[in-house]
Order: sequence, then structure tokens, then C-alpha cells
Amino acid sequence: MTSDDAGAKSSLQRGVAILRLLADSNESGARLTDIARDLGLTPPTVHRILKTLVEEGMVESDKTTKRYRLGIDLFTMAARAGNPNNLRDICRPIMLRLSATLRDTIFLLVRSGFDAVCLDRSEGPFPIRSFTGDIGGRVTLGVGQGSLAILAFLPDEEREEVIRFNLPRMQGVGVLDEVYLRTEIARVRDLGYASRSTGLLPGMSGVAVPVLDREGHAVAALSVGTITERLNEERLPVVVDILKREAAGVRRQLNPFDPVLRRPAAVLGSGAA
Amino acid sequence: MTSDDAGAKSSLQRGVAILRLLADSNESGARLTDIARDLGLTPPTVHRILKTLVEEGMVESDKTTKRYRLGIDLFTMAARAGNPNNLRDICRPIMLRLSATLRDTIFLLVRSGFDAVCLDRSEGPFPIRSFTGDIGGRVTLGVGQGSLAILAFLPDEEREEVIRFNLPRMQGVGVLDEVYLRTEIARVRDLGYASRSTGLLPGMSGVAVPVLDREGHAVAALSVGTITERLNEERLPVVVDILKREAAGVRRQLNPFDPVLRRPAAVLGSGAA
DNA sequence: AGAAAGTTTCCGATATGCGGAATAAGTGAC
DNA sequence: GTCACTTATTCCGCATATCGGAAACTTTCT
Repeated sequence: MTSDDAGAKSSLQRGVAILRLLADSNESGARLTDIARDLGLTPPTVHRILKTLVEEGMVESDKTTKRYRLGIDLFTMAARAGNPNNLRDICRPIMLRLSATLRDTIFLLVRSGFDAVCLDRSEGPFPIRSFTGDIGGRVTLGVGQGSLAILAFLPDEEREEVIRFNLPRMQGVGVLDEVYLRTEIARVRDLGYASRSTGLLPGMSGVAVPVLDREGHAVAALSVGTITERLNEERLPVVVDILKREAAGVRRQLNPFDPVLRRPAAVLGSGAA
Repeated sequence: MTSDDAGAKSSLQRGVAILRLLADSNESGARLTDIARDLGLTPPTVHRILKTLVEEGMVESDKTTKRYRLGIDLFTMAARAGNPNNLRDICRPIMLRLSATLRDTIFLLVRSGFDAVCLDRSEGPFPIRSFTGDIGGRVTLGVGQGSLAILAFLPDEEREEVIRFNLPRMQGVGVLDEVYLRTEIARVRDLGYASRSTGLLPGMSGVAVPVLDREGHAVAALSVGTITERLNEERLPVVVDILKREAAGVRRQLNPFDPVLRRPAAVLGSGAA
């Protein structure tokens, strides 16, 4: 469990390790001693690093309970991450439009290592459950429609690497075996979208299309999560069509050739008030 | 501009400084040399720190453009930060309910120093513009309804401190002078909610109520952002009433006395996929 | 192709962070 | 209420990780 990965040396690495630990325990925060134990560090070391992190605003300490948790400054900072190529900004209005017209919840997923991460979501009126969960949530790449759509459109070698790494992680989440997975992937590549009515989450279903870069490789996925009845034979092709059109639009906007794209909107001062 | 603040010493501090810098330039990322210049560091130093941060997943480097930007790992972490007292978790279902019933966008704001930070938002069907912008966005405490609702219900000394500090920062964002601000605050305290139809953003309007702690001081604000027409005389009191009721509910749940509150819901595995 | 700017590696001096030990503060037992 | 125990914090000498100058290497611009 406690990764205990050999040799966290520099104070920076230790600081990050502490932040990681805090991220995993932020219900009510973590205590100094526990952090020290979990990371195999001495209390004074942890204390000093925490002090620095608190001074920097990355960590907050509740002085009464002596518990540490991630600070709001970190929250603010990190909220600005996960916007590669302005992907999130570009997709925001599209997602709003989609959730409004389709009346379902829209997800924006990107790849992060062997996971897919939910970059953004736009709620529809139907309460749904999803693998990726909230914004910032992660899911094994290949599990779930959006995640699968990305995997299917990765460059060949990368896809193979991910498959090899992820197959063991997919136990019990609907991926029966390698053959099944590869069949699914082939189908997604063929159709240009991922959809499974046999949702792993009861009553839930979804459909996703990849957002491609110039080389035709997935950089993200736009995904609709809804209740199964709402993805019937009549509705599905329409939804797919709309999604594909929007994904194509995003692809166009992602093209960094156009120099005008550098400043997309510039609404209000972006801080530094 | 470039703060050039004296004496960033430890590598941890430098690492955080770099992250901060990247957070402010994440359109397409920042280059090593620029970072070095802005922080008054030598390129080798910046390079080494960046390398560590990349290894730790906090920063991504686009190998083709040689630009660095905040990594998605950090984004994931942010999703778990900014949840003091489980405030965000507690408010999430409430916000979903509110945005569904009111058909407007709901914001959850908390105080952070002299700013208000948008902890969460739940989109409604009407596209709106707000001061706080996206999740993680900041705004001067006192500007905007939610922000004002928090300010108005801070402990007296703190409120005074914030007012003193923020008055100069409020130039040109609708706060005419100190008298005006104090009048507004008094009104908000009196009414129990903040609302201005004379939105600073054309056509936009909003109403917010504070979320109070046991001492009656604001810990957060629930806010509705909408188009001005939708906050007419008929609708406003109803919205305020609903908001107040929900805020009271949150206040009850925030009470850490009740030991059962420690585990609120535990829906699905919270990660570790 | 040549020049300039930027990135990355190398390495010795030294400043920085490390953790043992001691102190202080907080918590629970009786 | 006092005592014993756990946890947090400070101190300080030693050692190590960090710094940055110099240089090799790569990319970009003209």
C-alpha cells in the first residue's frame, strides 16, 4: 500500500510526496506523525517541509486539530493546470451547448499516463454515475466509453503499451480478456465512436468520440453519459453525429498553426488583481 | 511586475515559485529561459528543478516546443484540495439540486486571504459570465454578490482588515468608495443576502447567501448567477428563500460535533482504480 | 550555412537540508 | 487534579544535495 518507493531524496521530491499524501487523505487532513510514518521520514523533516509548504500557501494547517491539508492556493493553482492547448477553454462552450441540447451530462477526458482524467463535465438534468466521477477523477485507460475512445485512437505503439500495462488493472470492470478488449478497440476505430449499452454501471450508458490531433491521434474524448433508455437505436446515431461534428470543430481549433488562436477571449482580468 | 521578491532559498520554495509561474502562463506553457529570468535564477538551476517536477508528474514538458506547463497530476490533486471540512462534498448535491430546480448556475465560494475563491460551480442552461469565472478562480473579496456575502459576515476585525486592504483593489469594479461599500455590507447583513441588479457585467445579475459557522461567521457563500431578467421582483424572494434554506442545511452538516458526520456518503470507490 | 539563442550536462564549493536529541505542547488515564 | 504518554516543535553539528559557472549540444532565426 504505502508505496515506499526507494529513495525520495531532494526536499522537493519530499515536498511533492507530502502533497500527494495530503491529497489522498483530505477528509479531515493528515497529522504530522502519520505523514512521517507513511513516507518513512522523521518528524522534524516533515515538520520543516510542511512549514515551508504552509508558508508558500500550498498547505493549510488547522491549528486546533493539528491537521494538515492541501491549501486553497494549491487549489487555485492546480485548477489552471489541465488545460493543454487551451483544450478545456475551447471545449467549455461546446460542452455547455451539448448538455443543453442533448439534456445529458457531457464529459471531457484526456489521457494521463495509463489513465484517463476527467478534465471537465457539464451536468445534464439526469443524475448519472460515471467511472471518472467528478472533475479531476481518474479511470484506467480503456474502461468506459470516453476512456476507450482515447485508447482506440492512440498511436499504435502507445496503444500497445497501454494495453499491456492496463490489462491486469481491468479485472472485474467489464473487460473480460485481451481478445474482447482488442475487438472493442477495433470496433471503435472502425465506427469512430465508442458506445456500450451494456453499461457496467446499472442503467447507465454512454457514447464517446475521440478528439484527434493533426496526425489523427486522440488527444481527448468528448463523452455523453446518460441512462440507458436515452441511447436507443433512434437516438444514438443522432447523438454520435452531433458529437462527431463538435469533435471535428475542436480539432480545427486545436490547430496551433493559426497565430490568432493565441488569445482566445481574454474575459476580464485573469487575476493579478 | 516580476516580483523579484528577495530570497527564495530552498529548492522547495523555488519549485513552488516555478509552479506559480507556470500557473500564470499556461496558455501554451513557459520556456526554461523565461522562467529563469523571471525568477532570477540561472538556467541550470531551473532546469534541474523542472526535471524533478516533471519526474514527479507535477509539470509536463512538450518536448517539441520545449515548453513547460502544469501537469495533469496537479490537476487531479486540485480536485482533492479545496475541500475544507468537506464543504465541497457537502455542497455538491445541493448545488446540483439548485441548478436543476432554479435552472441557473450555482457557485460555491470560500474566502482565501483577501480573495474569494470559486470552489465549485454547477452550470445551468443559461450561459453566464461571472467574476470568479471557473472553478479555482479568484476575485477580490467584496466584489460580486457571493464575495460580498462572505465579507459581510466575517468577524468584525477581520472584515475591517479586509476592507482596509481591499478598498484600493476595488477601483473600477463598481465599488465607488468606502461609504458605498459599508452601506452595501450593512444592507447585506441586514437582509441576510447579497443581491445587485445593477450587475457590473452587463445583463448579468446574481444573488448570494452566506454559509455560516457556529459563531455566525461566514465560511462560504452559495451564489446564483443569472441573467438580470431572471431575478425580478417576483422571482428574487423565492430564490433567496431557497438559498437560505440550503445554506442553513449546509451549516448544520458542517457542525463537527456530530461524530456520524465523519463519513458522509462514500459513493463508489473514491479512486485507487 | 552561419550565427544566435536556448537547453542540457558536468563538476567543485558550499550552503542547505537532515535527523538525533531535547523541549514543549497536547491528550488521555486514573 | 496529577501523572504518563503521545505528538509537535526547536536546536544544532554533520553530511549531502543543491547551486551556478563553464562548456557541449540542440534548435531557431537570418
